[in-house]
Amino acid sequence: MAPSDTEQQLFDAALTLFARHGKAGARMQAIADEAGLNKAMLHYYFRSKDQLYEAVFGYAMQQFMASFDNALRTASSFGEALRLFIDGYITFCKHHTDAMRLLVNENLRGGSLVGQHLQQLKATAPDAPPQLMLRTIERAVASGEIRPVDADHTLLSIVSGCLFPFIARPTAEVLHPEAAQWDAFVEARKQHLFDLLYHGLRTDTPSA
Amino acid sequence: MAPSDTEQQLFDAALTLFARHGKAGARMQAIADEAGLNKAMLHYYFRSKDQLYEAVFGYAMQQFMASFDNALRTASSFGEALRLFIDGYITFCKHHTDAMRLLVNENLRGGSLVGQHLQQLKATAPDAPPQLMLRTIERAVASGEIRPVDADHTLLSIVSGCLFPFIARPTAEVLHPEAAQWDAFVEARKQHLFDLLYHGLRTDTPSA
DNA sequence: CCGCCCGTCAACCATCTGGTTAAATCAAAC
DNA sequence: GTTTGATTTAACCAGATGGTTGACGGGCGG
Repeated sequence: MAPSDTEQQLFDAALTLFARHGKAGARMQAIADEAGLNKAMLHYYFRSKDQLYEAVFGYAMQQFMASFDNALRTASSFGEALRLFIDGYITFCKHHTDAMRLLVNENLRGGSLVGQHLQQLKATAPDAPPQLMLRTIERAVASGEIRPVDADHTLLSIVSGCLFPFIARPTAEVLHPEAAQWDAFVEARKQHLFDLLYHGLRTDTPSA
Repeated sequence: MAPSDTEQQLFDAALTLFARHGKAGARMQAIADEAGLNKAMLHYYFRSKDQLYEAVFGYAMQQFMASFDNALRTASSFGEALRLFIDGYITFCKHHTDAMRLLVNENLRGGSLVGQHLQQLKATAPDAPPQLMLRTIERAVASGEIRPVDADHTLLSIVSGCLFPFIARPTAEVLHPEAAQWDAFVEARKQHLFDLLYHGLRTDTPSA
C-alpha cells in the first residue's frame, strides 16, 4: 500500500499540473516530465488519465477534509469554532493551493466527482468538518448565541469568504497590487472575515 | 461592426463550450457543431482558437460590467447600494451562467487576461461597478454609517458571497438536494446575504 | 550462478486536433 | 448575364496526444 517513491512523484506532478491547467489542459507527457520520469510509468501506476485524475482528486479532497478536522472539535464556543474554521480553511488554501484549485475547478465544471465523494463522505463520516460546522451553527442558533440564520446559507457564506481571495487572486491583486504583500493580505483576511461574520451573526444587541 | 448572424452563432457556441469545458477542453470542431456550422468558419471569423477565446472572454467581462452599472448609481444610502449590488450580481450569475463560469475559470487559472482587461477598464472607466462599490464603502465608513472596515476586504467578501453558490453548485446541492428548489435557494440567498453583511458592517449599537 | 519478476525506458501506434486550402456558392453590382 | 467579392464547404495536413509494447536491467530467492 505504501506508495513507492516513483508513484508519489508522479502523483505530485499530476496534482500540480492538473491544478494549473485543468484536466483537459494537463498533458500526460508534461506530467511525466515534471516528475522527471518516463511517460509509460504513468500508465504503469495509474492505468489511464481518467483514473489518474480521479486518484488525485480523491486525495485532494481527503487532504482537505483532514486539514481542519481536529481543530474544530476542540472549540468550546461558537465564536471560537468560527475562528478555528476560518483559520483552518485559509491556512489550508495557502499551503495547498494546488489541491484547492483542483477542488474548485471540479466544482465549477459541475463534474460528478464532487457529488460522489461528498455523498460517500456523508455516509461513512457523518461528522466531517462541513457537517460539523453546520451543526455548530445550528446549535448556536438554538442557544440564542447567534441570530436565527439559515445554517446552509451561513456555512456557504463562511466558506466563500475564506476561499474567494484564492479563487479570484488575479482580480484581488488588481485591488492590492503590491505582490510581496499577498501573504499579509491573506493573513489580514482572517481577522476581517471573523469580524465581519461575527458581527453579522451574533444576536442583536437591543439599542436606541 | 454588426456581427453577422453566423459570427454571432459561432460566438455563442464558443461561450457555451469554453464555459463548460474550459479553454483547453473545448474542441473547435465541437464549437462548430454546436453552432451547426462548418469548422472552417471559426477560423474565417476568428483567426485562431486563442483569438476566439480572447474575444469571448472580453465579451463576457464587458457583459458582466454592464449588467449592474446603472442600478448602482441610483442608490441613495449604503444599505440600498448593498442591496442593489447583491441583487445585480446574483441575478447576473443566474442569467449568464456561462459568462460567469468563464470569468471565474480564468481567474482560477491565473491567466493574464483578467489583469489586462481589469487594468484597461480601470484606466478607461474609472467608475466601473467594482470601483464604484469600493468608493461607496469608503464613503459609508467615512460617514460613520458602517464600521471602519477595510474596503478591499469588504468588497471581496460581498462579491464572494454572491458568486460562491454558483461556483460551488455541486457542493451546495449536497446540502440542498432538492434539484427543483435551486432557484428558490438562489433567491433566498439575496436576503440572507444582505442581512448577514448589513448586520456585519453597520456601526455597533452600544449595548449592555 | 541462474531464472524470475518488478520497474524502467525508448520507440511506436492510432486517433485526435488546430489549422489550411482550393473549389463551390451566393448576392449584389455592373 | 456576367463579373466580383464575400461566404461556405469538404478534403486535407502536420503535429500533438493518450496509450501500448517489447526489450533491458537489476535485485532477490533458490
